[in-house]
Amino acid sequence: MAATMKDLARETGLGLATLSKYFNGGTVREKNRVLIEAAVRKLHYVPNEVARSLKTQHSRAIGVVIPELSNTFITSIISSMEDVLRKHDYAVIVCDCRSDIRREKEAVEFLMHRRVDGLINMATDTTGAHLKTALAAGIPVLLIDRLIESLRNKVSAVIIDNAHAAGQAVRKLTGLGHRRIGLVLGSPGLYTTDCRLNGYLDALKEAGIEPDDEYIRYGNYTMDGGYQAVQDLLALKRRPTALFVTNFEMTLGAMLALQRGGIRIPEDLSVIGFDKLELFGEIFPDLTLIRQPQLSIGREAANLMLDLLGSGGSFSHRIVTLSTELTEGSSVRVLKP
Amino acid sequence: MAATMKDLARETGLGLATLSKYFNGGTVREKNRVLIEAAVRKLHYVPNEVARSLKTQHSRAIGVVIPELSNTFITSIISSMEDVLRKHDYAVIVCDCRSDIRREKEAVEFLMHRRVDGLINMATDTTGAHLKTALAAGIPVLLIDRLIESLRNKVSAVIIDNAHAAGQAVRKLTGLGHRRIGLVLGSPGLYTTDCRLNGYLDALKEAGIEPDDEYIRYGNYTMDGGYQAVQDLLALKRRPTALFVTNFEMTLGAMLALQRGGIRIPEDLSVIGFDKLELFGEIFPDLTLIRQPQLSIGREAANLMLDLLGSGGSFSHRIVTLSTELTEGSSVRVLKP
DNA sequence: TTGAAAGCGCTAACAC
DNA sequence: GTGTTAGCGCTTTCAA
Repeated sequence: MAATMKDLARETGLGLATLSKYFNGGTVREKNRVLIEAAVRKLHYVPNEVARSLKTQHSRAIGVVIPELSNTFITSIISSMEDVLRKHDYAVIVCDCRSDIRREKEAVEFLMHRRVDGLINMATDTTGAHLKTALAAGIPVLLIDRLIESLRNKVSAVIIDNAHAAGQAVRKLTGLGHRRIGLVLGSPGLYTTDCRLNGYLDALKEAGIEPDDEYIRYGNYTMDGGYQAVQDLLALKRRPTALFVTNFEMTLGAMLALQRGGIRIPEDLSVIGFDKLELFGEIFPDLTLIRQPQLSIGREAANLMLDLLGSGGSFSHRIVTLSTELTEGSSVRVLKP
Repeated sequence: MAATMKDLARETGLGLATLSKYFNGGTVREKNRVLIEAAVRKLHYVPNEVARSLKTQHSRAIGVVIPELSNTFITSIISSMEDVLRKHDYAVIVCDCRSDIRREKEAVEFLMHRRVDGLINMATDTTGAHLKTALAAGIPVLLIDRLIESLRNKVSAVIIDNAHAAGQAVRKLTGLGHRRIGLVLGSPGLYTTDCRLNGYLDALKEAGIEPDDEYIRYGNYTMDGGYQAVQDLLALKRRPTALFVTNFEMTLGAMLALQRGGIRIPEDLSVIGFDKLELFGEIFPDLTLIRQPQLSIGREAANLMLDLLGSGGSFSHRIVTLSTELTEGSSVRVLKP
């Protein structure tokens, strides 16, 4: 059906090696170049990456396994990652495992069958058991957003300094005199949830504040969860005077709940949200935020992967920790007693 | 490095044909089955899909080209699509073209090099020029969400009845006596935008209402855009008495703007939103909505693709139109003069 | 049921 | 700079 290099060889009278060289950026006599290009057009030749992969033992495909696709934090990472990988001619095969450990393992197996050259994973299984085959095969494995401690020197990772991020926010609030600080976290047990909680607790301790479980809520990283968590916090007899919400979707939900409850910001409550300032531009123009460098996470991950891939199998793993930024807005203020 | 079938053959003393048959579900003598399975475990054999693809001329990969990844409508479609495709052992290669025509074409070329068996596209280029190579190669092409009229009998498609959807909403409102109905659309020129506008206009005409351009706004399908559009509508000297917003993100933005503006729903304004009821569950419990069957779109698309793939090249294209649903809430009411 | 052998489309020695 | 050739790891006739 489709034309092959053999067809080109027949058409041009050249040998396969010449053609191969041409397609791989080698030098070819000018008149042959013209000849080849004419033949390519005439026969609608399209190089066959599958054959190339078999021969070179590189699929030029990267497997990406994520817990879900309907989360803006994840999709913006994937998007920027895919962008740089595709520029380097790597295909990105995305597998959404719906935060299901079994599916996650299946996804890894599936990708290994396809001989992906590398694996990027935002892990659901905190034990890392699902990565065994990939590790055994010797391909570079790169974790994003969530570290798996037991795999520290076997994989690379691109993460943010979660404890520091939470600390930044909470210190900002304690610095303004707040002592009852509500915290809305993701799901219990997740790496980022735990780290952010620790950052919160540390910052409270620094300020000599006894943590109160009532003020620590889990919103599952969803808008609905954030809304609910804030509703609950508002229902407390001793409401918090400040609030820190730890992802974008929950911040949205929280803002809705606060608006709904007629809470004035920052008069009644100081608020620090999370991520995606650009979307808030018009809507909450002055929200104080902790921002993760989402695009950088994707780019870093992609570049790190390309690096590992380029090192010819002799890669040494790296953990890249990106720092977050506190964007000052006007949604926090000094606690008036 | 990795074990091959040859290694298995040596280990078991069997021929390649026997092994191949075993792996492809053929019948093998019981004692050979045991032998093979032992060898597989011993050598950590993993089938090589790349080699299989080269031989069978099927990559078992589907290319998916979308305008952006950070849109919940798109990701929920992809997610359900990927789910069924992977169950059938198809890999999904996602290419985000950022609503850029050039990138879209590049993505198609890229996927053709990888010899994807089929192409699923939420098109940015309304001319369909980017699909030429895929069409020429004879692989099934499936459009989702957006039709390209000039390609009607060359491709399949899974879309929703956009005009009907908008009509449903607007007729609901006119039926309650509303005559000044605000409409928040996506970006001008998009297939869905145009169709929904037509549905709106038709429904107005039916009700004998002269459309007024002031009430027709473009919110770019983003939360921010929806927020801005509603701000503008509220600023009109003759405000609309009802509002129809045509996607999820814009509905969110709209609700924020309305809440912010102190607009009571439905007392001051009747509102019909779009999509994702589940997320609104807690937050806007009673919003009247037009809902697209997002999961079905993904599933239908995947199944239709599998069908086309299974037909051995002799496929006939189909346009599947799914219908939307009007979910009654309490955000609309009879217009009190 | 099983084995031998050819070949999918490409790359990379190697020889010219 | 170019041509010849031998595989990459599988599937699939064809014979046994």
